[in-house]
Amino acid sequence: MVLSRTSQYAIQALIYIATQPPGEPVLNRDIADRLNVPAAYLAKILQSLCKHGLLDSFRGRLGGFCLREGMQRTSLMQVLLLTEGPDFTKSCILGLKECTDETACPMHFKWKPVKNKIIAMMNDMHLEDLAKAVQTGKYRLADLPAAALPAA
Amino acid sequence: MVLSRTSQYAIQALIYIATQPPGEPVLNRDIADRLNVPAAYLAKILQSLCKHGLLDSFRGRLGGFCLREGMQRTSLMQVLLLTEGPDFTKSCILGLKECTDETACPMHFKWKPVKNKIIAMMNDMHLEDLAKAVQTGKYRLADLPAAALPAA
DNA sequence: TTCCTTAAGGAGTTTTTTGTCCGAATTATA
DNA sequence: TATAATTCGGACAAAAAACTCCTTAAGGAA
Repeated sequence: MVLSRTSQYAIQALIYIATQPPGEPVLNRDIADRLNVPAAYLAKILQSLCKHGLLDSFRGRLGGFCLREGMQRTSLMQVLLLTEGPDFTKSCILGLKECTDETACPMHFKWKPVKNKIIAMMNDMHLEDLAKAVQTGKYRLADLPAAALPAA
Repeated sequence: MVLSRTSQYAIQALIYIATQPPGEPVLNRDIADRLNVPAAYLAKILQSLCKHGLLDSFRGRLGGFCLREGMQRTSLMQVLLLTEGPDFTKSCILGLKECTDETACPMHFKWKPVKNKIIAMMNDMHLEDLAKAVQTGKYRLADLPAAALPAA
Protein backbone atom coordinates (compact mmCIF):
# COMPACT_ATOMS: atom_id res chain seq x y z
CA MET A 1 0.00 0.00 0.00
CA VAL A 2 2.89 2.33 0.56
CA LEU A 3 6.38 0.92 0.17
CA SER A 4 8.27 -0.81 -2.63
CA ARG A 5 9.65 -4.27 -1.97
CA THR A 6 13.11 -2.76 -2.03
CA SER A 7 12.20 -0.44 0.83
CA GLN A 8 10.61 -3.26 2.77
CA TYR A 9 13.68 -5.46 2.40
CA ALA A 10 15.98 -2.58 3.32
CA ILE A 11 14.09 -1.78 6.50
CA GLN A 12 13.80 -5.40 7.53
CA ALA A 13 17.50 -6.00 6.94
CA LEU A 14 18.58 -2.88 8.79
CA ILE A 15 16.44 -3.77 11.78
CA TYR A 16 17.78 -7.30 11.76
CA ILE A 17 21.37 -6.12 11.62
CA ALA A 18 20.62 -3.72 14.47
CA THR A 19 19.47 -6.65 16.59
CA GLN A 20 22.85 -8.35 16.20
CA PRO A 21 25.91 -7.67 18.38
CA PRO A 22 27.59 -4.51 17.08
CA GLY A 23 30.98 -5.03 15.50
CA GLU A 24 30.23 -8.61 14.48
CA PRO A 25 29.52 -8.57 10.75
CA VAL A 26 26.31 -10.28 9.68
CA LEU A 27 26.30 -12.38 6.53
CA ASN A 28 24.08 -11.44 3.64
CA ARG A 29 23.10 -15.09 3.42
CA ASP A 30 22.02 -15.18 7.04
CA ILE A 31 19.92 -12.06 6.66
CA ALA A 32 18.29 -13.41 3.54
CA ASP A 33 17.54 -16.74 5.22
CA ARG A 34 16.18 -15.06 8.28
CA LEU A 35 13.96 -12.66 6.34
CA ASN A 36 13.10 -15.19 3.67
CA VAL A 37 14.11 -12.83 0.91
CA PRO A 38 16.14 -13.47 -2.30
CA ALA A 39 19.80 -13.32 -1.30
CA ALA A 40 21.21 -11.92 -4.55
CA TYR A 41 18.66 -9.15 -4.57
CA LEU A 42 19.18 -8.32 -0.94
CA ALA A 43 22.92 -8.12 -1.60
CA LYS A 44 22.32 -5.29 -4.07
CA ILE A 45 20.22 -3.44 -1.55
CA LEU A 46 22.83 -3.83 1.19
CA GLN A 47 25.53 -2.65 -1.21
CA SER A 48 23.52 0.44 -1.87
CA LEU A 49 22.99 1.08 1.83
CA CYS A 50 26.77 0.83 2.24
CA LYS A 51 27.35 3.42 -0.46
CA HIS A 52 24.92 5.71 1.28
CA GLY A 53 26.79 5.30 4.54
CA LEU A 54 24.29 3.41 6.67
CA LEU A 55 26.26 0.16 6.67
CA ASP A 56 29.87 -0.94 6.62
CA SER A 57 30.82 -4.04 4.68
CA PHE A 58 33.75 -6.43 5.07
CA ARG A 59 34.92 -8.98 2.54
CA GLY A 60 36.47 -12.37 3.00
CA ARG A 61 36.33 -14.57 6.05
CA LEU A 62 34.54 -13.02 8.98
CA GLY A 63 33.10 -10.57 6.49
CA GLY A 64 29.57 -9.31 6.29
CA PHE A 65 27.64 -6.18 7.09
CA CYS A 66 27.51 -3.98 10.19
CA LEU A 67 25.59 -0.88 11.03
CA ARG A 68 28.03 1.96 10.63
CA GLU A 69 29.11 3.57 13.89
CA GLY A 70 26.48 6.01 15.08
CA MET A 71 23.81 4.83 12.67
CA GLN A 72 21.71 3.06 15.31
CA ARG A 73 19.51 6.12 15.51
CA THR A 74 18.85 6.29 11.79
CA SER A 75 15.17 7.00 11.22
CA LEU A 76 13.04 5.09 8.75
CA MET A 77 12.56 8.39 6.92
CA GLN A 78 16.30 8.51 6.26
CA VAL A 79 16.11 5.01 4.85
CA LEU A 80 13.08 5.76 2.71
CA LEU A 81 14.62 8.88 1.26
CA LEU A 82 17.30 6.55 -0.11
CA THR A 83 15.11 3.68 -1.25
CA GLU A 84 12.03 5.58 -2.45
CA GLY A 85 13.84 8.67 -3.61
CA PRO A 86 13.96 12.26 -2.42
CA ASP A 87 10.40 13.03 -3.56
CA PHE A 88 8.98 10.52 -1.13
CA THR A 89 7.45 13.23 1.03
CA LYS A 90 6.43 15.54 -1.75
CA SER A 91 4.12 13.53 -3.93
CA CYS A 92 0.47 14.27 -4.70
CA ILE A 93 -1.78 11.29 -4.11
CA LEU A 94 -3.37 11.81 -7.53
CA GLY A 95 0.01 12.06 -9.18
CA LEU A 96 -0.04 15.73 -10.11
CA LYS A 97 3.36 17.29 -10.57
CA GLU A 98 2.24 20.51 -8.99
CA CYS A 99 -0.08 20.16 -6.01
CA THR A 100 0.26 22.74 -3.25
CA ASP A 101 -2.12 24.56 -0.95
CA GLU A 102 -2.52 27.11 -3.72
CA THR A 103 -2.75 24.66 -6.61
CA ALA A 104 -4.48 21.75 -4.94
CA CYS A 105 -6.00 18.59 -6.32
CA PRO A 106 -9.44 17.77 -4.90
CA MET A 107 -7.92 15.33 -2.40
CA HIS A 108 -5.12 17.60 -1.27
CA PHE A 109 -6.52 19.01 1.97
CA LYS A 110 -7.78 15.64 3.14
CA TRP A 111 -4.59 13.87 2.21
CA LYS A 112 -2.17 16.44 3.58
CA PRO A 113 -2.70 15.76 7.30
CA VAL A 114 -2.57 12.02 6.71
CA LYS A 115 0.63 12.33 4.75
CA ASN A 116 2.07 14.44 7.53
CA LYS A 117 1.22 11.69 9.98
CA ILE A 118 3.09 9.20 7.82
CA ILE A 119 6.08 11.50 7.64
CA ALA A 120 6.02 12.09 11.40
CA MET A 121 5.77 8.36 11.99
CA MET A 122 8.71 7.61 9.75
CA ASN A 123 10.77 10.35 11.36
CA ASP A 124 9.90 8.98 14.75
CA MET A 125 10.92 5.36 14.25
CA HIS A 126 14.59 4.50 14.61
CA LEU A 127 16.50 1.32 13.92
CA GLU A 128 17.65 1.02 17.49
CA ASP A 129 14.15 1.11 18.95
CA LEU A 130 12.69 -1.22 16.34
CA ALA A 131 15.52 -3.65 16.95
CA LYS A 132 14.86 -3.61 20.68
CA ALA A 133 11.19 -4.24 20.04
CA VAL A 134 12.09 -7.26 17.95
CA GLN A 135 14.46 -8.49 20.65
CA THR A 136 11.62 -8.63 23.18
CA GLY A 137 10.19 -11.40 21.01
CA LYS A 138 6.83 -9.67 20.71
CA TYR A 139 7.35 -8.58 17.12
CA ARG A 140 8.23 -10.40 13.93
CA LEU A 141 10.56 -9.30 11.17
CA ALA A 142 9.40 -11.95 8.72
CA ASP A 143 6.62 -14.41 8.13
CA LEU A 144 6.90 -17.66 9.96
CA PRO A 145 8.33 -20.40 7.74
CA ALA A 146 5.60 -22.59 6.27
CA ALA A 147 6.84 -25.45 8.44
CA ALA A 148 5.84 -23.53 11.57
CA LEU A 149 2.31 -22.86 10.41
CA PRO A 150 -0.64 -25.09 11.25
CA ALA A 151 -1.29 -27.56 8.45
CA ALA A 152 -3.77 -26.39 5.82
CA MET B 1 3.61 7.13 -2.36
CA VAL B 2 0.36 5.25 -2.13
CA LEU B 3 -1.56 4.66 -5.34
CA SER B 4 -0.77 3.02 -8.65
CA ARG B 5 -1.07 5.10 -11.79
CA THR B 6 -4.09 3.03 -12.73
CA SER B 7 -5.85 4.06 -9.53
CA GLN B 8 -4.89 7.69 -10.04
CA TYR B 9 -6.24 7.71 -13.59
CA ALA B 10 -9.42 5.93 -12.48
CA ILE B 11 -10.15 8.41 -9.72
CA GLN B 12 -9.37 11.42 -11.89
CA ALA B 13 -11.58 10.12 -14.70
CA LEU B 14 -14.48 9.29 -12.39
CA ILE B 15 -14.36 12.72 -10.80
CA TYR B 16 -14.20 14.35 -14.20
CA ILE B 17 -17.17 12.38 -15.48
CA ALA B 18 -19.05 13.31 -12.31
CA THR B 19 -18.50 16.99 -13.10
CA GLN B 20 -20.24 16.58 -16.45
CA PRO B 21 -24.02 16.79 -16.99
CA PRO B 22 -25.52 13.41 -16.08
CA GLY B 23 -26.95 11.45 -18.98
CA GLU B 24 -24.63 13.05 -21.52
CA PRO B 25 -21.93 10.51 -22.33
CA VAL B 26 -18.35 11.76 -22.08
CA LEU B 27 -15.83 10.65 -24.69
CA ASN B 28 -12.77 8.70 -23.66
CA ARG B 29 -10.76 11.01 -25.89
CA ASP B 30 -12.05 14.10 -24.12
CA ILE B 31 -11.27 12.69 -20.69
CA ALA B 32 -7.79 11.72 -21.79
CA ASP B 33 -7.16 15.16 -23.24
CA ARG B 34 -8.49 16.88 -20.19
CA LEU B 35 -6.46 14.78 -17.75
CA ASN B 36 -3.45 14.57 -20.01
CA VAL B 37 -3.21 10.79 -19.77
CA PRO B 38 -2.72 8.16 -22.52
CA ALA B 39 -6.09 7.60 -24.19
CA ALA B 40 -5.66 3.92 -25.08
CA TYR B 41 -4.62 3.11 -21.56
CA LEU B 42 -7.43 5.12 -20.03
CA ALA B 43 -9.88 3.26 -22.28
CA LYS B 44 -8.89 -0.01 -20.64
CA ILE B 45 -9.42 1.45 -17.21
CA LEU B 46 -12.84 2.83 -18.13
CA GLN B 47 -13.82 -0.52 -19.60
CA SER B 48 -12.95 -2.18 -16.35
CA LEU B 49 -14.94 0.37 -14.36
CA CYS B 50 -17.91 -0.43 -16.61
CA LYS B 51 -17.59 -4.12 -15.93
CA HIS B 52 -17.56 -3.39 -12.24
CA GLY B 53 -20.72 -1.36 -12.55
CA LEU B 54 -19.48 2.14 -11.80
CA LEU B 55 -19.90 3.41 -15.34
CA ASP B 56 -22.21 2.82 -18.27
CA SER B 57 -20.80 2.91 -21.78
CA PHE B 58 -22.43 3.65 -25.12
CA ARG B 59 -21.02 2.94 -28.54
CA GLY B 60 -21.37 4.82 -31.78
CA ARG B 61 -22.33 8.43 -32.29
CA LEU B 62 -23.25 10.23 -29.11
CA GLY B 63 -21.49 7.39 -27.32
CA GLY B 64 -19.12 7.62 -24.42
CA PHE B 65 -19.15 7.00 -20.70
CA CYS B 66 -21.59 8.03 -17.96
CA LEU B 67 -21.64 7.46 -14.25
CA ARG B 68 -24.13 4.70 -13.70
CA GLU B 69 -27.37 5.80 -12.07
CA GLY B 70 -26.91 6.08 -8.32
CA MET B 71 -23.12 5.91 -8.44
CA GLN B 72 -22.56 9.56 -7.65
CA ARG B 73 -22.01 8.63 -4.03
CA THR B 74 -19.39 6.01 -4.78
CA SER B 75 -16.55 6.37 -2.28
CA LEU B 76 -12.90 6.37 -3.27
CA MET B 77 -12.54 3.24 -1.18
CA GLN B 78 -14.96 1.45 -3.48
CA VAL B 79 -12.88 2.54 -6.44
CA LEU B 80 -9.61 1.51 -4.83
CA LEU B 81 -10.90 -1.91 -3.92
CA LEU B 82 -11.34 -2.42 -7.66
CA THR B 83 -8.13 -0.84 -8.89
CA GLU B 84 -5.74 -1.85 -6.09
CA GLY B 85 -7.37 -5.14 -5.25
CA PRO B 86 -9.34 -6.40 -2.28
CA ASP B 87 -6.29 -6.56 0.01
CA PHE B 88 -5.85 -2.82 -0.22
CA THR B 89 -6.83 -2.32 3.39
CA LYS B 90 -5.21 -5.41 4.76
CA SER B 91 -1.57 -5.09 3.88
CA CYS B 92 1.35 -4.93 6.27
CA ILE B 93 3.66 -2.01 5.59
CA LEU B 94 6.67 -4.33 5.77
CA GLY B 95 5.03 -6.79 3.40
CA LEU B 96 4.41 -9.64 5.85
CA LYS B 97 1.64 -11.98 4.85
CA GLU B 98 0.50 -12.34 8.40
CA CYS B 99 0.61 -9.19 10.51
CA THR B 100 -2.10 -8.78 13.12
CA ASP B 101 -2.25 -7.41 16.63
CA GLU B 102 -1.17 -10.85 17.81
CA THR B 103 1.48 -11.47 15.16
CA ALA B 104 2.73 -7.95 14.61
CA CYS B 105 5.70 -6.61 12.71
CA PRO B 106 7.69 -3.97 14.60
CA MET B 107 5.92 -1.16 12.76
CA HIS B 108 2.43 -2.57 13.16
CA PHE B 109 1.14 -0.55 16.10
CA LYS B 110 2.48 2.70 14.76
CA TRP B 111 1.23 2.04 11.27
CA LYS B 112 -2.20 0.76 12.20
CA PRO B 113 -3.76 4.09 13.26
CA VAL B 114 -2.31 5.83 10.24
CA LYS B 115 -3.65 3.15 7.96
CA ASN B 116 -7.03 3.51 9.61
CA LYS B 117 -6.92 7.21 8.89
CA ILE B 118 -6.26 6.49 5.24
CA ILE B 119 -9.14 4.04 5.14
CA ALA B 120 -11.47 6.49 6.88
CA MET B 121 -10.42 9.20 4.48
CA MET B 122 -11.08 7.03 1.44
CA ASN B 123 -14.43 5.93 2.81
CA ASP B 124 -15.31 9.52 3.45
CA MET B 125 -14.63 10.96 0.00
CA HIS B 126 -17.31 10.53 -2.64
CA LEU B 127 -17.28 11.27 -6.35
CA GLU B 128 -20.15 13.72 -6.04
CA ASP B 129 -18.42 15.90 -3.45
CA LEU B 130 -15.07 15.81 -5.20
CA ALA B 131 -16.75 16.76 -8.46
CA LYS B 132 -18.46 19.71 -6.79
CA ALA B 133 -15.16 20.82 -5.31
CA VAL B 134 -13.63 20.77 -8.79
CA GLN B 135 -16.57 22.71 -10.17
CA THR B 136 -15.92 25.59 -7.78
CA GLY B 137 -12.68 26.07 -9.71
CA LYS B 138 -10.57 25.93 -6.56
CA TYR B 139 -9.19 22.47 -7.27
CA ARG B 140 -7.39 20.90 -10.18
CA LEU B 141 -7.85 17.46 -11.66
CA ALA B 142 -4.72 17.60 -13.76
CA ASP B 143 -1.50 19.53 -14.16
CA LEU B 144 -1.74 22.70 -16.13
CA PRO B 145 -0.65 22.21 -19.73
CA ALA B 146 2.92 23.36 -20.29
CA ALA B 147 1.59 26.18 -22.42
CA ALA B 148 -0.14 27.68 -19.39
CA LEU B 149 2.98 27.67 -17.23
CA PRO B 150 5.34 30.61 -16.94
CA ALA B 151 8.24 30.21 -19.36
CA ALA B 152 11.29 28.44 -17.97
C1' DT C 1 -28.26 1.17 -46.73
C1' DT C 2 -24.00 3.38 -46.10
C1' DC C 3 -20.90 6.04 -43.65
C1' DC C 4 -18.93 7.77 -39.65
C1' DT C 5 -18.15 7.55 -34.88
C1' DT C 6 -17.56 5.34 -30.83
C1' DA C 7 -16.34 1.53 -27.30
C1' DA C 8 -14.67 -3.55 -26.93
C1' DG C 9 -11.21 -6.61 -26.93
C1' DG C 10 -7.06 -8.95 -27.98
C1' DA C 11 -2.27 -8.94 -28.88
C1' DG C 12 1.83 -6.82 -28.57
C1' DT C 13 5.53 -3.31 -26.91
C1' DT C 14 8.05 -0.61 -23.57
C1' DT C 15 9.53 0.55 -19.12
C1' DT C 16 10.24 -0.35 -14.40
C1' DT C 17 10.85 -3.37 -10.73
C1' DT C 18 12.36 -7.44 -9.01
C1' DG C 19 15.37 -11.11 -9.15
C1' DT C 20 19.57 -14.18 -10.96
C1' DC C 21 24.27 -15.48 -12.34
C1' DC C 22 28.97 -15.32 -12.54
C1' DG C 23 33.65 -13.85 -12.43
C1' DA C 24 36.80 -10.77 -9.95
C1' DA C 25 38.59 -8.69 -5.76
C1' DT C 26 39.45 -9.11 -0.90
C1' DT C 27 40.51 -11.23 3.50
C1' DA C 28 41.34 -14.64 7.43
C1' DT C 29 43.33 -18.75 8.40
C1' DA C 30 45.54 -23.24 7.85
C1' DT D 1 51.36 -19.58 -0.03
C1' DA D 2 47.10 -21.92 -0.93
C1' DT D 3 42.34 -22.20 0.16
C1' DA D 4 37.92 -21.12 1.39
C1' DA D 5 34.64 -17.56 2.43
C1' DT D 6 32.91 -13.44 1.61
C1' DT D 7 31.45 -8.89 -0.82
C1' DC D 8 31.58 -6.23 -5.43
C1' DG D 9 30.07 -5.23 -9.83
C1' DG D 10 28.29 -5.95 -14.18
C1' DA D 11 25.34 -8.24 -17.22
C1' DC D 12 21.45 -10.68 -17.73
C1' DA D 13 16.43 -12.62 -17.01
C1' DA D 14 11.74 -12.62 -15.44
C1' DA D 15 7.68 -10.46 -13.92
C1' DA D 16 4.73 -6.70 -13.41
C1' DA D 17 3.03 -2.25 -14.68
C1' DA D 18 2.21 1.03 -18.06
C1' DC D 19 1.21 1.90 -22.57
C1' DT D 20 0.10 1.11 -27.91
C1' DC D 21 -2.01 -0.72 -32.06
C1' DC D 22 -5.31 -2.81 -34.68
C1' DT D 23 -9.45 -5.14 -35.78
C1' DT D 24 -14.27 -5.88 -34.61
C1' DA D 25 -18.80 -4.68 -33.07
C1' DA D 26 -22.36 -1.44 -32.33
C1' DG D 27 -25.08 2.70 -32.85
C1' DG D 28 -26.64 7.21 -34.95
C1' DA D 29 -27.46 9.90 -38.83
C1' DA D 30 -27.40 11.20 -43.76
